[in-house]
Amino acid sequence: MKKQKFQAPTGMHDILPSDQVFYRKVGRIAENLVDFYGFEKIDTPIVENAELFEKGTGLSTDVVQKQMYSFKTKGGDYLALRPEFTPGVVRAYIEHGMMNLPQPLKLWYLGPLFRYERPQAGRFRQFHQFGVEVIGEGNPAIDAQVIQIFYNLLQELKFRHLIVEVNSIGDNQCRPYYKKSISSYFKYREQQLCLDCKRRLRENPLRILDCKEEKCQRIINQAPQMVDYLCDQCKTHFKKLLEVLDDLNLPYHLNPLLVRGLDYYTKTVFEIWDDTEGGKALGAMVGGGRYDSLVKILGGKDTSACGGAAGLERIISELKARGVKPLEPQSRIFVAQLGDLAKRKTLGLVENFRKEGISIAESLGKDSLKTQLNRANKIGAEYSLIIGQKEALDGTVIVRDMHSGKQDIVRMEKVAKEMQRRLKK
RNA sequence: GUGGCUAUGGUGUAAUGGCAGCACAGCGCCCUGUGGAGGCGCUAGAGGCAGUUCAAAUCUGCUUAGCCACCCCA
Repeated sequence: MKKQKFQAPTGMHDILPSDQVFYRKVGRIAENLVDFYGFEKIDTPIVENAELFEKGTGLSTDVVQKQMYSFKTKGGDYLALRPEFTPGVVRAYIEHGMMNLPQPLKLWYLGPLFRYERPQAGRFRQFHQFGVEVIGEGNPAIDAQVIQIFYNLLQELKFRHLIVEVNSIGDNQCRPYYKKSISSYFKYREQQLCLDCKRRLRENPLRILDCKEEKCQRIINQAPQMVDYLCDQCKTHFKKLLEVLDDLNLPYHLNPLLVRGLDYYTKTVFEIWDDTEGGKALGAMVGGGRYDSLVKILGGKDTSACGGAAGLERIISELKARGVKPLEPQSRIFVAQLGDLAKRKTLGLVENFRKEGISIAESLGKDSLKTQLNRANKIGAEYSLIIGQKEALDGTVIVRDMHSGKQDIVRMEKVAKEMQRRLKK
């Protein structure tokens, strides 16, 4: 009888210590940015009422129809693992009466999401997003700031081939006209479309626009464009957004074919991706847009809002492809001990260092000095403190410079201060 | 949901039906209180289930998982 081997579920991964450094690096930069721009953090449950996404994200979207982990609880509640953040954040906004706080409300989040789909490059069943939502403000300057935040994030991560694509997909006033127009345009040419697009024509004609098939491309290029159908309000909004982006010197590309897969987007939509071989295959690292009707759809007042989210796994996979290796936080000092008395003294010494704010590594389980110094060497410590039987009795410590091999004897109570002095040099 | 490729110690790999080998990592020793080199040793492996065969890591089937692509998306 062979022992059963457990493994992580399909498309879900352990994030091992060697990968944590990447998540922490991205997370740290993201956190500094949102702090600067005055965003406040929100955490929402990983599980929500499934109807929240059916109504919010949209019943017709693939994310809800095909990719949502939904289930009934013992009590009969119909719940779902969140496939995206926005509906949960908006739910919290409404539930806690945040419309009574000074508007707009600027919120950010970072956490896991779940989508049931076949895993491949940059796509997992459990993945992580960092995102922001600005609720209660319709000014296009907000859209620009949201884009700017993600652009800055990727800039600080040293991405140098970023493509920011923006488009406007109109609102409930003007989009229906455009939809109608484009439907009849494609219907007239249905025979020339690929199989998928024939299906899209019935389900969501807008999605034909980002088909990659060459024969479809030719037809798409001649298709009517949303820009020409925008109502005055949407047109003005879009124009102002582009003006602000120009003022910010934020390089962007107009992509009239950019449409997104979630139902609630209105007006502005954007994506950011890395213009490299692997970056294209991976898809967008960041996506987002304006969703002026979502708050109302979910039972709140008519409220404008705008947001975006970055996929951590995609960003990290790009960082790795470029050979970036964040430095792991490491101790510059190692303490080695010999014998029981020394071991006891060592524990106290470690505490002294903690109070001085100096990180210190030890290897209390090991006995041979050789092994311990070996370890000190492996972790790249600059100094080793050695406490043996003799030193423990004398109340002293041997300070060994790991580069020169030079050793000094220092009083135990003074060693923390002494090391602080040496590390500053 | 559909298709292609893949599966050997912890990691990376070798062996074209005939003794599963190497490197790295880990642990120990050479060296009882002084690291980086070296030597020696130890630990640890065929995703799973069937089949073909005297003999299977190797061939076949199924299954599972991973990767990649489609769909869709971060």
